[in-house]
Amino acid sequence: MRVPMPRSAATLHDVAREAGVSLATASRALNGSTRRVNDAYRARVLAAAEKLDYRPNFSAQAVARGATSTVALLVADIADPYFSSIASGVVRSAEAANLVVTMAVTDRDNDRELALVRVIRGQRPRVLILAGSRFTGADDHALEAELRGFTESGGRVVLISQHELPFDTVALANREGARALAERLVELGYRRFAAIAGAAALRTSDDRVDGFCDGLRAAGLDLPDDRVVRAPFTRDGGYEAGRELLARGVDDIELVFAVNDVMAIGAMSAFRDAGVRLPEDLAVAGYDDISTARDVTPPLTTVRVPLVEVGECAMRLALREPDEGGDRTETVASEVVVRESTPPRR
Amino acid sequence: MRVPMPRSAATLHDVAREAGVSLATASRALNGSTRRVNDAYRARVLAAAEKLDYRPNFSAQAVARGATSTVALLVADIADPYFSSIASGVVRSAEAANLVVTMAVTDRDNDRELALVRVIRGQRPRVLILAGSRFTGADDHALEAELRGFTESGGRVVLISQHELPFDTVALANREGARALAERLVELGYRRFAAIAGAAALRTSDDRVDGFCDGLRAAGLDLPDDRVVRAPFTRDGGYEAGRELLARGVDDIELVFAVNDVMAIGAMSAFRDAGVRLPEDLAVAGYDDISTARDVTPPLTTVRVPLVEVGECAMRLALREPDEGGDRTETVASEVVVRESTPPRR
DNA sequence: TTGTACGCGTTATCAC
DNA sequence: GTGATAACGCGTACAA
Repeated sequence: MRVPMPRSAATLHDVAREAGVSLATASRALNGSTRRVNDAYRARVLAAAEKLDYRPNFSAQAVARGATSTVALLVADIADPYFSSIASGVVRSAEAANLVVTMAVTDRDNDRELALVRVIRGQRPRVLILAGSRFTGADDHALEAELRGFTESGGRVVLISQHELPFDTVALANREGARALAERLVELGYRRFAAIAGAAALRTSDDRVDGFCDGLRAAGLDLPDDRVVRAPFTRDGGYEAGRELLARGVDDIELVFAVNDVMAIGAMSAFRDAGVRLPEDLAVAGYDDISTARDVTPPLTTVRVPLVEVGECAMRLALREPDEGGDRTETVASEVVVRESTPPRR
Repeated sequence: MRVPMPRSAATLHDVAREAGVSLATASRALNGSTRRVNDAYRARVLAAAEKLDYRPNFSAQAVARGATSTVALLVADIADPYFSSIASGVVRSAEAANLVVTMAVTDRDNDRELALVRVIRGQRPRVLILAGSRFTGADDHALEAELRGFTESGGRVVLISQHELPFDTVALANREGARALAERLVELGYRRFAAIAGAAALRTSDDRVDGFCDGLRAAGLDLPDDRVVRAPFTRDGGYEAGRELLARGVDDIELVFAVNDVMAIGAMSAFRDAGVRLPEDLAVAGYDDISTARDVTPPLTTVRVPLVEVGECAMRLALREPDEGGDRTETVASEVVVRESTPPRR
């Protein structure tokens, strides 16, 4: 008994020969769109494919068809629950549409992001999804040109949470959400606030801080500049900002608003490490409602952003026929979730 | 001034024509390995490519070269910090090696996993990484055959945390880690334990429970069967198991060991919701040391698994020349991390 | 319905 | 060094 030694994968050619039909017939039987092939032949081709363990070569199909079936996803940090939740939604939707998703990580570096987009264009993905907000006023021109080149050659671009670029985008209503949160906290009796924000000019961060201020202003309150601490948009950034806040003195602060949950949770750890009792000594609120928000102690008040749905929404936008009239922006609803980290005051 | 309307991307052909050289020369100048091309021509080609906004078509390159430069990553759930951390390491290493990583999600479904591997083979990835443990004794034959077919046609397979299949694997030393944890907890004065595990026959879960029992046995203690609650391998599974444990009564239990951190954290929430004080009334320990383990209250005692490194290690294994003598398994070190969730007893 | 032949964008093997 | 030209694996007019 001879053991077959298929040092390289079977091709459509092999299948056709094995089945005794032409290449074209084999192609139609296996991957053809309109099923116009004799059942007898069809069966023989399928049997041959099975026997030879044939798998269509996606690259070759892409070349022949002139189009791939991949969607490229660009995130700042896949280990961050914010992005991994979005990725989860993207992957789920993509797989449902028989699309493969490729992933790249910017590490929150604009130059790196641009370089990645340049390279990714070589993949010729059907759609390119950029998650994670960028800096306002940065040299977006280069990125925009690159993305424009991509769409002009038939690709679809979807931005998540960065409506400053002229492409389809899934917007997060950051300003409105933060405003609603502030109003709710005022209702609960809070009057004196501090905030933990990301780097200045980081769009998402700015929007959330601004929205929060809007809400306070509506109640005749405000958030002094020296009550806003800036730090990296990460858990460790939040921890660091928490310590900074403590150093500045928090005696007259009732509540700290962090512009995202990972920072809020980092800050909570800093507070706890310093012996601050939560929420008795200090209340904390975040933004995003990542899944661990309810597992910290006290459970974190936040603004719920349906992150998985955001990813799904991005795919939906990408798969829909492009409108004639320019770019569309789909805004996902957010909702204030009050938990024990912000108990009613007095 | 006429506005160019490049309805489709520029090809190497276009570049060659624009530069006034042959296709071959253009190819060599742009993507050739051995640089044996006149500098003058080279410059003209590069200029033409720049002008035409040319990007090499990866699919076409793959067909011509007979090999892609992608690595396929299969995870159970990308939103789970365990997997997203591993993914982070994989992506980082892959990008350093100029490889694109594609991602697929099994949702912890063996059939789905098999189906995905079948499809993924069509991508002809250079390497296929399977993360997430499977069930022992399951019909691994089909999967093994599929993976075997992949390696036989030149692909590399790396398994993470599932050494039951004959391929290169990154092992986690689960048994040893859990044993060390148990020993440490006994040192701290704990004597009566319960455990929260995943489904029976789930390899990682079993190994960790077994290892934990080993550690207890070494001290003359044991973990009765009725003290082991099984639930889905997720945060909600942990919450559910926590409630189940409470329903069974925890009066004579001092410490609950959950086989992973997400379950431990879910259980902690269940305990807290039921008014159980942690760690005064009950101590808890987990496994993995995901980043939120230090942010819950009390901070969670656990076994540190360098997840990002695990991903990097998988890539390293995949990129290294295959040994003659069969499969290699690289075991990553783990380390017990004692935090406040398990204070010294008495 | 089936087969032939060409094209997809790129690399690689030759001669020159 | 450079340029035709044949691959690579597949889809698809077109003709049969």
